Amino acid sequence: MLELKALPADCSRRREDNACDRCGTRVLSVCGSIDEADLGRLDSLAEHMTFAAGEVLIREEDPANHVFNITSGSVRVYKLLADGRRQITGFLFAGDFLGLATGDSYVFSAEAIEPATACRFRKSEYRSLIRDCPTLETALLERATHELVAAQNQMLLLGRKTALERIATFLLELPSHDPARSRLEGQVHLPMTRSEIADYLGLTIETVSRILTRLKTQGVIHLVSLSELRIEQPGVLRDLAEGTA
Amino acid sequence: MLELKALPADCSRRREDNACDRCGTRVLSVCGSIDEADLGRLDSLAEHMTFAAGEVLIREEDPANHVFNITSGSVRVYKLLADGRRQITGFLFAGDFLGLATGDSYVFSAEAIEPATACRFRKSEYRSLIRDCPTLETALLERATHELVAAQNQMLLLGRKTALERIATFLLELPSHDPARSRLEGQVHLPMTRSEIADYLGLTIETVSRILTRLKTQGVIHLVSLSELRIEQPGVLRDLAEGTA
DNA sequence: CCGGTGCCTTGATCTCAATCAATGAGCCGC
DNA sequence: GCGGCTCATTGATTGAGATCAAGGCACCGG
Repeated sequence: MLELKALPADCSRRREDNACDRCGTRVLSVCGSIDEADLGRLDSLAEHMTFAAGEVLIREEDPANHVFNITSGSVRVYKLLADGRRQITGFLFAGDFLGLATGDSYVFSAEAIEPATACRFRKSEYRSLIRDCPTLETALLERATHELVAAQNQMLLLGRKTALERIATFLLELPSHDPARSRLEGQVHLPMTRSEIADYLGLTIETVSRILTRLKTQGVIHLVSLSELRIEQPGVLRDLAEGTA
Repeated sequence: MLELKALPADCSRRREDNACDRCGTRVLSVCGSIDEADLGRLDSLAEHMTFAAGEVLIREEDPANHVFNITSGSVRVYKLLADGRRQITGFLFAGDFLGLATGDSYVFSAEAIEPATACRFRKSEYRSLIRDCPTLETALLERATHELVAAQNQMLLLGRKTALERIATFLLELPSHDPARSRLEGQVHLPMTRSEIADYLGLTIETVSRILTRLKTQGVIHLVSLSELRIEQPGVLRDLAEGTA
């Protein structure tokens, strides 16, 4: 808050002279909906943070005091059962918003899966920003709607698709969520481990591994490295994803 | 829009003299966030509809021209795979909002599972109402957030819980979504068939039936009728739901 | 009263993915 | 260069829930 109050004294600097103005991910995120005039305020509220792989952004049951905008890297969002079973509910990349919660506490956890950066905002302050900036609320509702659609697709996947269909669906959808990654013609980057893929798709490590090998053997995909693969036959993969094959 | 402009001429009638004002479900729904002064406008935009069991509110891939507020009865929301496999993504009851979509078309279907009523709004008109009524947008965002949390819980259920845990979770959560149903101490009303429960929980009819029988045999629940059951041992059911048992 | 239909229950068997168990491959610090 | 990690792959076996199959029960129209 102190930095915030110090700002007006600093108004000699040019309007563009704040991080939000220069932020390359702004166009990808809800921040893109904010009036240029309000960017200074946004910037003054933002706390720029960097996270090493494995570091925690949000811990389930902690008081929900912040919201985040991911600016680089990737993040896993997940829930746990008492005995340690994990369901990853989503992967987040540059431009994604994180932190919507219903009650006073978070009901999920979030951790970096590779080095990541994010802007953190105090929820109370962000809320007042929303109040003054209706386009931001509209953008948030749009995001939430998008996520809801994605969640419904994931429920269909988890409830009704076979292991093969799940992997195929995953491989096809991943690139579209990761805008930062240069999408070289069918090349897919997997920043997450097999274990994370498994926990996202409701499978085990072994099944994920087996099915990737099967797809490789059949020439549908090519494993460039553990974390990099090329889709050789997108059509076949699409058919597999929908169970049409 | 014409009806809208016609309203002022009609101001001789008392303010309360519209269906929205008298609507008992308003307090449950997003309509509760609308200023009393705007209720007349809301009412003029609303198309009151009734649906018989099985009737369609929304068909996947149809142009997304409307949004709905459920005012009574219950509704299933679902997605299908090409070969007919169905995943029910949610059950809706009085007060629930329906119709948020990302693109120009719906990406899910919705049907009444018992006689139901709903208010339907043209999306374009509803959007302009939102523009003039920021509290409505806030309420929608809150709803969407709630649904997102519910969706994450359902992903955990579908991806990682056993059949027994799924059923236990379902039985505990159902009453809280169905506010219209008088919640007689642990009594749960099941407006949906076994097949719908199965498609919601990612199971088969047979498994649902078997597990309900098992819970009945163990004295955890009592089946008053096919669509009415009493939870005899809520504590046991809670443990089962979390896998703590 | 009776046959038909739809939904539910129960039993027998099967199967897909989980589990258990090695082994292999890459990476790091020393 | 070499143990000692972590993570991925591959194989053998098991098991939870799906599938297949056979009634049971309630409701409805004639």
